[in-house]
Amino acid sequence: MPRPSKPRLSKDKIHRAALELVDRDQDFTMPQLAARLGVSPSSLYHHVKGGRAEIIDGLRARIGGQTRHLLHETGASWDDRVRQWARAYHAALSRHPFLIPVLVGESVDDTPTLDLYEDLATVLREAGLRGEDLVLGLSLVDVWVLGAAVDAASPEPLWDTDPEKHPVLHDAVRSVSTGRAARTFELGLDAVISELRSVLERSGRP
Amino acid sequence: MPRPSKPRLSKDKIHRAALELVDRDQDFTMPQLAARLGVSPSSLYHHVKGGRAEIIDGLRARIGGQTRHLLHETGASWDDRVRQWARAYHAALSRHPFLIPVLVGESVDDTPTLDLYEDLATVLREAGLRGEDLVLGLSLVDVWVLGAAVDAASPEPLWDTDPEKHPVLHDAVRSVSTGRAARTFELGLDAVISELRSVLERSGRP
DNA sequence: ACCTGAACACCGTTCAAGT
DNA sequence: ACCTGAACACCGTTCAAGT
Repeated sequence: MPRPSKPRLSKDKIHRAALELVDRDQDFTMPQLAARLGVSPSSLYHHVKGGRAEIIDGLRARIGGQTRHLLHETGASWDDRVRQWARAYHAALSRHPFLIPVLVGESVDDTPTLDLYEDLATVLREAGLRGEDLVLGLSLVDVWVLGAAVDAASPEPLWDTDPEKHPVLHDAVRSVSTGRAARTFELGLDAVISELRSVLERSGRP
Repeated sequence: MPRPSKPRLSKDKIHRAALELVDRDQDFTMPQLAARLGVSPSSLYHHVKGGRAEIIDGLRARIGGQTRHLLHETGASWDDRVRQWARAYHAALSRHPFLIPVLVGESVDDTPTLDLYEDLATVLREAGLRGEDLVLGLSLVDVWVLGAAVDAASPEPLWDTDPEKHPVLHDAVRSVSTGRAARTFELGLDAVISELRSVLERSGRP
């Protein structure tokens, strides 16, 4: 087949198809992606020269962009703004839970996600955190949101227990309710906010 | 080459070689593993019939076993015991930081790791947590330890910032010191313990 | 510019054949 | 029982060839 008069592919189409595959299969491969787009695998490289790695970067950027779209900064208190930030990011990640394992372990360098972290850094700075405390605050919120997202993407039950060998754990697993991951996220978010508050107090601000 | 008089391979050798590869390359493949053991890829399947997935399971079990080996339960208070548990698991995971992305997203069913979580469940139960609160407590500690381990495995700097576009974030990144991940872990651990304490108080125990 | 098919160097896994 | 080589169905990526 020759070159079509209108391009069949675009970055946006590629990203959307990749997300659909991740949502369905927990992962995507280049041939699968090409098949879904009715195109040959090599065609993909005309639109995304960095290949698979660049596509993953694009997906991360999409999540970052969606998160910022959810963020309507009101004049609320710093802790409410941190809560909003964490919930928005968590919500955006939760729409594609299987994406998190794919994203994990790579350094962030796309503009939307960096913009997102700039937002958080600004809130924490306005709250009064500086220097190393600011970095620790960022890390604290970041680790919690990403950790909770990985947790949300994990299969339930988390633990495959035998009542004989692990009675206490087994009993706990039995009383798991729907929304466990969501409630864990909220509980930990409370914990993180409290800790930020005590860091602020320690550094001498109310 | 025929069958040797003494087996060249064993589960233990395979696991150790796989860990070495993960430590060096952040991952392992069956051919790489075979080459390192001086053997053909197909040989591996005589010792580990579940293939790559079973090897990964074995690595998780090793970490679980090592963690329990670090745990010498003293008659300390529940919060000290939770701290010990989290630090031991964190330490075991930190010895092989690149292993975490490999482990993530699979349900736990090996005995050593289940034993480990049974330990934690027992401590939390003795502290007074029951039913759903116990599950939330387990999740809280679990998410934090694994999230912090992923964080520790991430490349520094976490964010590739341009001072023009992301001034606050850039400034924060500049003041990152060595041990950032370790200090984040400790700070979050404090937060988790405090939150567990307030859950206990809410449910009516001192 | 955009798509194709062929090619390359990889994967994980199976299996008959050897001892 | 334990190791081998060949084979299968996959990967991601490159590249000359087409329009």
